[in-house]
Amino acid sequence: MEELSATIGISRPTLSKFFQDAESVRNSTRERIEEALDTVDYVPNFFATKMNRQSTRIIGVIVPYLNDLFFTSLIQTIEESALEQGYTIIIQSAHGDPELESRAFENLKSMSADGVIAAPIGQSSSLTAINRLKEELPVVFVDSRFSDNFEDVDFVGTNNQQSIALMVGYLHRSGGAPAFLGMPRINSNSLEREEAYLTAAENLGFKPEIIPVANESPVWNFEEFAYDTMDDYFGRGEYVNSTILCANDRLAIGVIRAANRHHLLPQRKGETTQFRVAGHDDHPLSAYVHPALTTVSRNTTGIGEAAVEQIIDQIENGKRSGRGKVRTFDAELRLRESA
Amino acid sequence: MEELSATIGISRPTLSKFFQDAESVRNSTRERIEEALDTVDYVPNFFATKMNRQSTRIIGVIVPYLNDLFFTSLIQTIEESALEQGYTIIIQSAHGDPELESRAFENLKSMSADGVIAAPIGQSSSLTAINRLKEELPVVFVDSRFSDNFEDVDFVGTNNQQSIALMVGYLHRSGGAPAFLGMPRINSNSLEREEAYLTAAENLGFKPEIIPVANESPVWNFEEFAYDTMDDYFGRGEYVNSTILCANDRLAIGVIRAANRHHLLPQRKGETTQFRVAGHDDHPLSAYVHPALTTVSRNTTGIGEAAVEQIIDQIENGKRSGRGKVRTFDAELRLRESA
DNA sequence: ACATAATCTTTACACGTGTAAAAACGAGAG
DNA sequence: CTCTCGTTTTTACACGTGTAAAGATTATGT
Repeated sequence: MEELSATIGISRPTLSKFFQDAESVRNSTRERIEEALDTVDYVPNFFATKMNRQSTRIIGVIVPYLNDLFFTSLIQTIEESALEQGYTIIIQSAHGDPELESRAFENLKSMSADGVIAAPIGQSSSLTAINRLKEELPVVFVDSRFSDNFEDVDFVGTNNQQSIALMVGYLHRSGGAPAFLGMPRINSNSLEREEAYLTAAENLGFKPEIIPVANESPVWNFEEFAYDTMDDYFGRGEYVNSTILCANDRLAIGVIRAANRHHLLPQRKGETTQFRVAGHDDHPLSAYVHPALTTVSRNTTGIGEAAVEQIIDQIENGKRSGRGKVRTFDAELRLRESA
Repeated sequence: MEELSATIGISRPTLSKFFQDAESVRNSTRERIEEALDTVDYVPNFFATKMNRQSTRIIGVIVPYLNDLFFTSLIQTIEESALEQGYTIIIQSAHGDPELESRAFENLKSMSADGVIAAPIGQSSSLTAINRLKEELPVVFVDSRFSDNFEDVDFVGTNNQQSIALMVGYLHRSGGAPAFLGMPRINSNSLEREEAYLTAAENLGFKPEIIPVANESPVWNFEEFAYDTMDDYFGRGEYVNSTILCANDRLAIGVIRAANRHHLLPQRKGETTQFRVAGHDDHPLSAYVHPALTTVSRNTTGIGEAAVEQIIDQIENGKRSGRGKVRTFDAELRLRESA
């Protein structure tokens, strides 16, 4: 930068000002700088610029897993919104490991990120790390949150009560009350959706039926888990005439696979069967399985944008004390073929 | 760090040494430091550590899109390998936009990354940016590469000749010569696989048939593209008795959807139809569509690890001049139900 | 206890940029 | 032409850590 300013014939501080806000220098000067930049291809050192600054304009994004299209779409909208506001995002994946999640938090702290948007894994092992972090910098939970202990942290996610009630209502009036297939205890959504299902059953006056699953250690391969579980049941003739509501689409895709193997689903036009499946999330591929999955779509865009909004609000206006702000987004029915 | 060293009662340089290599300080000293770290929760500033260093031990990873499970699995293995070797990775997604891809390269340069592993979009607009970058720091292309101009850059990817020949061979001997559905011109794989198909057809002595597609601007929504294309053909009674080999699984998933809509696929056990589909890549969900997709599995793990190996080799041993090293990995048949 | 090697301390400078304060400069108004 | 105000330059210090050199201290082997 020293050299560059010399060759242009201006001072380094002026050039520095230019890079922070091109409008802040005189027109004639700006033109000279831009002209020079065409020839030399110089970019300010990222680290050096963040060094001596109160704000790095970096937002950390932590997801439990990258191999899930929901998280990747979320990241995408987060990145777009953040970019618009002049923030850079740093993506950290925990690879499903609470240990790595803690490290991700440490990393972001060491980069003096202005704030962190995190979709927590939700296991106690990383709880202390998050607890420490949230005291030092703004944190917003997205998609899922810890059930307790974190009521002072902002949260943005899906209105599971609404989305599940919507789906249960539809299933109930269109063909029969659904049973519920949950996911292995991984995060708060799992629990919330189960509870929402129970509430909906009570409101509609049917007897809820939660499908018992092996309570294994958390499994991120939802499709396989659901396939194995239901293949087992179907093989014993159980649930073969049921309507099954799954806690998410990836489970539903596994269930459909198992159901196809046992010929429980309508195979040709006009044919109907009693067995039905519904999902939750509107996974990008759920329209492409056969039969196409009936599900509810979460407002990924809304969630991502709101998360950015919240974190920037905290960054720029300081963190309010007391209870965190909770914003949930309603889901919409996507009626397709499976139910 | 100054304060911390003072409270521990050692000098700052010693503490600095500890953080770079805990083994490099005396045992007794190390214990004192570790003891102190339990209480104060200090992490060295990431930027400051990278500032005055010849090597940042950062590897940049650029992907065209995050919303694709192939890229996310690739990132995952890359991150794991890199971590093992003590490198940090910075993920940059181009969101399918050559403009953003160029910016990603600039970002990584400004972070003085030691090297970059890139899955290029492959459009000319970002060509100049890459050309500039590759002169300044080590670059390895992964998954796809530019057809020309970049023969001096290392490449790690799939052996498309082998994988396509393998699949075409199987399809040819098991039921009939396949037609080929390519993807909208997006990267080199598209072209290479088409060529491999033509070669295989010649070797086996059948007349190749490439399904004409609307040559739209690049489309990343492969499923939709394939569905629309084939739904159209099937509606007109074309290709309804064919075997279709798709350039990737996501296309195949779209084709299966269209085929199901037109009842071209075996619906129940024992039933057979002439129509068959095969894919390429072994997408995580390809075992869950119905019928389960016959495909070839790319060695994602091998590719990711090799890419890291190559970039680290360049970083540590300097870049060799002349032609870049090309490493391709063979694929394996995954016979399922669709063909 | 001695020599020697390993480790540590001290001191000083470096990395590339942001930023504050004061002085110098430029353009436009009267 | 002079005054004024906005812009730029100069100068100096700051950010938090790496690192080199020289000297002081501590461990290791005999």
